[in-house]
Amino acid sequence: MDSSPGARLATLLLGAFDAMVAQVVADLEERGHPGVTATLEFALAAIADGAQDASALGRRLGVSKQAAAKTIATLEQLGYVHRESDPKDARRKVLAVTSRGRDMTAIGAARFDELRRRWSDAVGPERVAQVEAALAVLADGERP
Amino acid sequence: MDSSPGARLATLLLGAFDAMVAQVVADLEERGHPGVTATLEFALAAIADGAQDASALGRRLGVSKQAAAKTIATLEQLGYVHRESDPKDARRKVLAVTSRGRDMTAIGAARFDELRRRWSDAVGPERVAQVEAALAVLADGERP
DNA sequence: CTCAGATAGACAACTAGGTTGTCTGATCGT
DNA sequence: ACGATCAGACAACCTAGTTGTCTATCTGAG
Repeated sequence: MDSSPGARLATLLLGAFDAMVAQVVADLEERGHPGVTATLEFALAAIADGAQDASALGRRLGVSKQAAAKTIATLEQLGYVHRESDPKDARRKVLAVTSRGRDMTAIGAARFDELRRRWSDAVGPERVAQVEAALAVLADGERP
Repeated sequence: MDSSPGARLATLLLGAFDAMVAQVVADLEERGHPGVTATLEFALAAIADGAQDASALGRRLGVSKQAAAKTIATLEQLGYVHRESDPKDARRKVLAVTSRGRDMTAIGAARFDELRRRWSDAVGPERVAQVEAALAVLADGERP
């Protein structure tokens, strides 16, 4: 028995996240994107969404720019992003998502959305909205 | 804009988990338990809850017994558990939570429960039950 | 116009938390 | 009584992050 309801809630949150990610990663692997991890998928989505260099990506993901640079190096090796020098700022390397990268993020987003939709079918759409609102409160983590 | 509602849900789940854990870890640090991570707290709770050796702990936490053994080594170094040979089975090293360990799990559980209670006050107790039930469905991850 | 300070990125060393594989020794079931 | 299973130790490795240091470049206030 996991006697603390609070700890049980935390376990549930992590379990739900892990279940979603595991299924998305498995689907990506089946559809021609082996070796993609949740970190890589989220990073690529952030790049596609406007994080155009390593520093910006680090800020967006809440990690150091060095960590972001490592993730970018992996994404580049796997052919998901392309880096080129910014003619307007010699310090920057501007990131561009490749067509293979767009394929990967499209599959990832579609699978995440499908999981959410199936879950919505199971628990009811009104519950989904309630859960998401309640989770936002919890994630906000207002300190005493 | 994080345009995929599914990915946004996953981010929300992880964000809620991280917010809870960060506050519990900060509280543990303030109350005389610096250096305690979420992994250590969850492992110690599982040991206290009956996972009496490394293999059992690994099974309980869903990790390899080698990973569990490393966590136990850290817990032992920090004075949270004590290992001794099982007179009935010479292969086993039986785990026992020390009094300092009991102090740590008590603080951790209290803080997790307090966070859940404050959240319950904010969103309403009936929502909490709905969210937990819905999360259990999601975490179950029924495959297509 | 200059120069101090902020910023982008590269490189290195380190940590946490996990993995797989191999090995020894102890126990259990048929 | 012996083969299969199980507990644990040890090693090598991986991912994803950290901090610190360094250089090059850009920017804004005097």
